[in-house]
Amino acid sequence: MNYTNDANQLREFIRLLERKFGILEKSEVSCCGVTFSQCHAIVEIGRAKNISLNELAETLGLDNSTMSRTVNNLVTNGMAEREIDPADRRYVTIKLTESGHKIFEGIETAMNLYFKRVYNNIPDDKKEQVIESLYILLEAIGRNECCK
Amino acid sequence: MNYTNDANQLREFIRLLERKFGILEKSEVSCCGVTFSQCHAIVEIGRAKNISLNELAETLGLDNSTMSRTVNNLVTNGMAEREIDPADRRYVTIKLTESGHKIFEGIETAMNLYFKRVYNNIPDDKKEQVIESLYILLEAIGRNECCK
DNA sequence: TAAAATACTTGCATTTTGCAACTATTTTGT
DNA sequence: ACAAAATAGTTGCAAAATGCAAGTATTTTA
Repeated sequence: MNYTNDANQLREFIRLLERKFGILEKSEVSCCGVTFSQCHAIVEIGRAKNISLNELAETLGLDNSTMSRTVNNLVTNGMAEREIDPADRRYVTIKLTESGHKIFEGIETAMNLYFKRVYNNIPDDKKEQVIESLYILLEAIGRNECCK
Repeated sequence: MNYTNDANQLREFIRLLERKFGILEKSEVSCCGVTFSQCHAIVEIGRAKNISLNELAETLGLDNSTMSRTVNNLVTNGMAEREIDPADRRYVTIKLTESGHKIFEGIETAMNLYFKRVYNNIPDDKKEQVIESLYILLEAIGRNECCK
């Protein structure tokens, strides 16, 4: 087995995956009336129920300043609200408003439907293998990061 | 087997993958002295040897105008050159300069090394399965797109 | 209790992006 | 053959996304 070539194959497939999901994301955003970065933020806030700016920025891999502005847009557009954490007044707790939550649910529904479809397109006898493989891949990536 | 939950698992893993590669891309860009979009363009031009603006934009999923500007930046910085196709003067043939090619090779080397490492982190008896699974996944995604 | 650390925000500059309108060239339909 | 349609690319514009540096406010630490 030629390791280098298989590693290239890995790169190539991941490249294609990235491209597919780039396209998916674009269509996703356009259908929900929110911008790209707003969409990401809404999903993460919605998942966490409430989250600090710091954590949110960390999760999305963005600078705090960028994150702060995106949250600001959400707040301005009535999709999220900020609240100072009484336990530690440096922290801001961010959560979705009702309106924001509806958008969140819309995105979730669409995404879940999409992935359900993709999943069902995988042959039955390969479904488990694909899921397992993604997990293995994530592990392999993680192991790479920790010791570079 | 609960299909919906496994589909969610699929979504979750892909979400994590996307995040990992977002980070990878950021570090990649910062080390090569080119911007994000320039990096993408360089890689695609380098792979194709020469390519039309149209094709390049199509490949990267960008508007022609955006692509034109990015190419413009590359040309201005001496990394690429434009040439009108004599066979059909509407087309512009884009190729890397020597300087651009060096950057391309730098990116390729780094990326190949990265993926080789990741690949080698996959247990031997799972390597083949992971590659196959990615292919299956891509197929499943493709089958989804054609009929929505 | 002063200094350091932390969470967040704002000023600024840059990058990335797409739409619409434009030019230049080639293809098509009559 | 030639006017109309299609195609490839560019540019004006406006908006979104981003990070760094410098700021405020609060809490922790020494």
